[in-house]
Amino acid sequence: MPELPEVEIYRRYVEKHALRQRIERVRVPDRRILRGVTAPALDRALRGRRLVSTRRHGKHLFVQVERSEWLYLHFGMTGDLHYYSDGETPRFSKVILDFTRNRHLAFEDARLFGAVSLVHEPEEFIARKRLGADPLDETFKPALFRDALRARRGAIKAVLMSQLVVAGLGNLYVDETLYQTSIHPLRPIAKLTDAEIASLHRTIKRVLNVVIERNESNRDLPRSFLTTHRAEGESCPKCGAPILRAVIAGRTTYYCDAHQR
DNA sequence: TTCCATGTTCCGCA
DNA sequence: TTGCGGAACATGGA
Repeated sequence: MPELPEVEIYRRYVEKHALRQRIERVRVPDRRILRGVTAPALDRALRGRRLVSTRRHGKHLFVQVERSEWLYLHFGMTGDLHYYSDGETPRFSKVILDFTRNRHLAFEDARLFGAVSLVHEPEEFIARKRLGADPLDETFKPALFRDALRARRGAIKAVLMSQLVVAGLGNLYVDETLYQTSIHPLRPIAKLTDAEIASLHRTIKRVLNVVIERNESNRDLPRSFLTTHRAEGESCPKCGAPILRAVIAGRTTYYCDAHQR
C-alpha cells in the first residue's frame, strides 16, 4: 500500500532490520521486476557488501550499498518488503537479498507495477525524472509549492497526483488532503486562492505525518479522516452528508459534496 | 464470475 | 511544442 507514508515506513524498516549485514547473494525469482539491470549484474553489485544507509524521495526508495551503486526500489501498487529468518519465502517475492546467518530481505510485488534497479546517484535520478519536492523535506516551502501549482492547468486533483509537482502523493492522500481543506477535487488551479494553496501546503504535510505516526505505532487513522470512510454513501465525518464517489483524473475519488467546493 | 485496485508511462489530441 | 486526459500494463482479492 505504497504512497509516501508507506514508503517512509519501508525506509525505516530497512534501517531497522537490513543494514550492516553482509549480503551473501541476490536471488531474482521473477526478473520482470528488474529495470535496466540484469539479475547477474544486480548480484555482482551487492554480493559480499553491506547496505549502509537509506534515502527516500516521494515514493522512491534508495538504499546505499557500500563501495557500489544504490539499490533502487519502487513499490508500484502492491510492492512490499519482508525481512525474515529462514522459514517460508514470501509468496510474491521478486528479489531476495540473502544475508549471513540465514536472514533475508524480500521485495514482494503481486502485480508487477513496482521496480528494482541500480542507480549511481539518487540526486541524479530525481533530477532526471524531474520530480517535485518531497513534502516532508525542508525544501518544500510554501512559495515553491504555490509556484509549482500555478504553473499547471486543470483540476487540483490531477495536479496533486503529478509527481512532477509534489513527489509522493497518490490517490488516497490527495483525496484526504482535498477533503481536509474543503476543496473540491475538480476545482481548477486558476480558481484557487493563495490562502487555499497555503492551506493545502500545510495540510499535505500534516496528513502525511499523521499517517506515518499512526502506521509506525500500528494504530488506525483518526475517524475524522476521509480515508477511514472511503465508501460510497458513508457519512462525512465533518457534516454527516453522504460521501460521493466519482472518477476524477482517471482514479476513483471520494469526496463530500456538501463542504468541498 | 465480475469488478476493482494506494502507480507510472505512453499515445493521441488540442 | 507543450500539456492534458485517458488507456494500457499484470494480477490477486473481494
